[in-house]
Amino acid sequence: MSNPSLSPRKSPRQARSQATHDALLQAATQILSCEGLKGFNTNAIAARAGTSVGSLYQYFPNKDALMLALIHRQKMRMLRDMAEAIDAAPRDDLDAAVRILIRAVIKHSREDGLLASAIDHEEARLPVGDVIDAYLQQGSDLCLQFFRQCQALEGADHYRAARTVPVMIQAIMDHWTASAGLKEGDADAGMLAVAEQEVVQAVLGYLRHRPDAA
Amino acid sequence: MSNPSLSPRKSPRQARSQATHDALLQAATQILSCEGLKGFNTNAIAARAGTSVGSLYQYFPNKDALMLALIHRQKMRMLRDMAEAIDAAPRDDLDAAVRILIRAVIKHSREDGLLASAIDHEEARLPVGDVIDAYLQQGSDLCLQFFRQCQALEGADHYRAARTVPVMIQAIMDHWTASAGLKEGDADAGMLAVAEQEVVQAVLGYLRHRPDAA
Amino acid sequence: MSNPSLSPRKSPRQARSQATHDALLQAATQILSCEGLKGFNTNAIAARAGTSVGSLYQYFPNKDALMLALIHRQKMRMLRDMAEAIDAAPRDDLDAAVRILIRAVIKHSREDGLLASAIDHEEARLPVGDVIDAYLQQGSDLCLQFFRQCQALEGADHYRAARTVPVMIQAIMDHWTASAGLKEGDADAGMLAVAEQEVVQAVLGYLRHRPDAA
Amino acid sequence: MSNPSLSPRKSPRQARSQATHDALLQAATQILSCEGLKGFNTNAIAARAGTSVGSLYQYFPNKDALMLALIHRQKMRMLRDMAEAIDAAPRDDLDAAVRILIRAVIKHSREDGLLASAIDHEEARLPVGDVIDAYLQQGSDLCLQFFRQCQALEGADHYRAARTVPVMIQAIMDHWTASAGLKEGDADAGMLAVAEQEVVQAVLGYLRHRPDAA
DNA sequence: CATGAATGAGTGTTCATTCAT
DNA sequence: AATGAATGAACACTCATTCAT
Repeated sequence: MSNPSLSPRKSPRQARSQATHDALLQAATQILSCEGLKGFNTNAIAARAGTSVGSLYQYFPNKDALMLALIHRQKMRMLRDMAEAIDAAPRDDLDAAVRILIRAVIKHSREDGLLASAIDHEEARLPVGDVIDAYLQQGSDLCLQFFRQCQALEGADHYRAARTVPVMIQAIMDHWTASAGLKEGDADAGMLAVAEQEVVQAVLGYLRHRPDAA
Repeated sequence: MSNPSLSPRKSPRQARSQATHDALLQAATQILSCEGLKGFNTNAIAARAGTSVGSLYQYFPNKDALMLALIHRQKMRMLRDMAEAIDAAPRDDLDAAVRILIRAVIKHSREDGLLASAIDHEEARLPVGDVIDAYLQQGSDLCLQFFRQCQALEGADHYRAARTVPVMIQAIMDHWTASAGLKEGDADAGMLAVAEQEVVQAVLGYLRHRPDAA
Repeated sequence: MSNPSLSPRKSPRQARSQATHDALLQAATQILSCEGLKGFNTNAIAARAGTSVGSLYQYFPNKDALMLALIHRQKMRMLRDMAEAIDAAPRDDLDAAVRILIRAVIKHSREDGLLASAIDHEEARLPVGDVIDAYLQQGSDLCLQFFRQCQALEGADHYRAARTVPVMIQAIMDHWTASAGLKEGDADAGMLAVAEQEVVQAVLGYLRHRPDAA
Repeated sequence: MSNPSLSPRKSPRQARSQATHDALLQAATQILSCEGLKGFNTNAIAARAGTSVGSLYQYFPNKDALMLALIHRQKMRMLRDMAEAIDAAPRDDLDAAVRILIRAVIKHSREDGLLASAIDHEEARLPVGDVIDAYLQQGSDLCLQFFRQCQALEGADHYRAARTVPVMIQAIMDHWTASAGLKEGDADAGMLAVAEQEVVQAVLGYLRHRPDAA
């Protein structure tokens, strides 16, 4: 699965190289956000990054590799922010802790739906299921750590919860923030508060729920 | 928003026409499932549907209109299946009722992730936010009806719950069924049972959870 | 040159047939006037004529044949109007006679430039130079008759004049009426008067001019 | 009217670019001459120019822009040749001066009718009436200058004459050279002499004619 | 005869990728 | 290394023509 043609062409050592590399990824992200996959073409990306197509192909062997690098960057940022939030979360207040976690996730959520859905789709299309799984596993591990330090989930299945909870957070946030985006008259802030409240309710409900009698 | 260039070109009255129309939508769905947006081109769709490009353009004014018709069909099927499930659900057993609802959703869930993510992305890209909102509202209305007949949600905010619950169901199902898809050795059946259990726990937990002291 | 594939497919005897035939030619003329050669396609023509493409192909073996029929009709109308004007023209007042001739030409001039230029171009493109020449000859013959009855051109070369004069009339009218069309604020009537005056001056000047000393 | 989608995409600075640009315009002109608007397609043009379609679209944003550039080039050449002829024309011999002017016009006349009529039609179809008017005005200005230096037109309306005369020249030349083209057996030279003679007669007649009594 | 759905070659345009400079 | 002109396969869409009904 680790197709060699999808790995970055060179590891940029010099600052100048690194800058171009970053500019390309940022430009790609911006275009994906504004225009979606339809506007995502190498010429446009290079132009927006202030370089040339030729340079783009110095850093990425092809378009898919660029896409993957972009996905990687997004995932890494997400994991980093999650880890920071978990570090910063209070040990004794699950409600507050969940809220902090949520605020970390929100930065990467479908606040801009074109980017998120594009990444989703490309993840599914490209032959990199195992890489994506690894990100998922890292998120799940972070979540486990979170549960442990909050003493949540006394009797429950940690493994499952560590998968289900991030998914819930992401999905509910996506839904409510997308709604916020549509009705621009509404105070986004108000909608965000609702979103947060719903997520807290869902997560805490899930964690604390004991099935009826089963 | 009701852009005329996106509405179907002619409403097929005769059986033959209807058949071609359906074949095109089905072919489009298949291609999206197998190859994603990258393989989604009008020539391929027509070929797979067993017709010609010309015919495709007799039924749809352009590619986006075809995409929209496809989205419409998926949404409608989903709503129809949800409605049927709600009708069939027992009135006095929330747990069982939720399971029936879930099994309706599962048919349309990310059992095939390329199709679902493609639809997500195109929904976001096309200028049809209001149409999508209408589908969402119908789903939400169905959900409200479900709560009412199960006497769930005594004191909670019906409006919010009717939005959040379908999102939760969909997302959790997507995640666990996608995992099932990846590790094909695993018994899909087992994974589905896990998925179902997780969703039940999440939904019931969300509905029954009373915030700590607030 | 009289390519059989360009001659009309059947001579419509019945009234109904004749009506459809005419409707098609009229629709074709209208489309050529409004949209030029770019909008000139068989489907659009049939639709505007209120019939089906199938019927169009009953009357004309192909698109070029339709175009030729259209050209033929325009030429015939022009010749008929010229002949009528010449009949009606006074025998003893060249100036007045020329004005009457002009008013006949004007009905077919580039008052609508898209039609005229389209016909020009198709005349040149299609392998029907001899047919076009025949029309030209008929126009020229009419012109000769005109000169004879007005006793213009005592000593001049009748043959040449009968060619040159219609061309002059057509071209000058086209130019000034096109100008009128552009500046819509101007009274078209005023511009038409200018056009007429210019043509009279040109024609009479040409007819009466005796080269310096050669 | 200065529709940005019709203006050239980049102004070629380097010699290589300029060469390609010119080759494209020349190829387009040739195709228009040989096959008319029907054969005027971007792939054929690029092929004949010895480049690729992609390159064509680097220089022209679309087909219409290429057409316009071609029109522009033809008009400019015509104006340049007219200006040169006027400079070279004798000041004291109107007959000779007119002949020189004619020989300038002849190079651009309907020596090849498909090109000329195609340009006519596209001028009328494209939304560039004001640009075309500007060319017309420049031609008219040149003509005025011609009249002035030849002391023609003592009492007449300069403005009108400066419009009518070029039109007459062009039209009469077109007619007679087209005739020459058709009957290829005839000595073209002979026909050209006739054409020239007719134009001289028409122009001088027009300029010198004094209406009967008005 | 009339209809209009069906066909598919053809056309305008884009864009990933290469390579001479 | 960086550039951006060049390439041409691929794609969206059109339209002349046919033919089953």
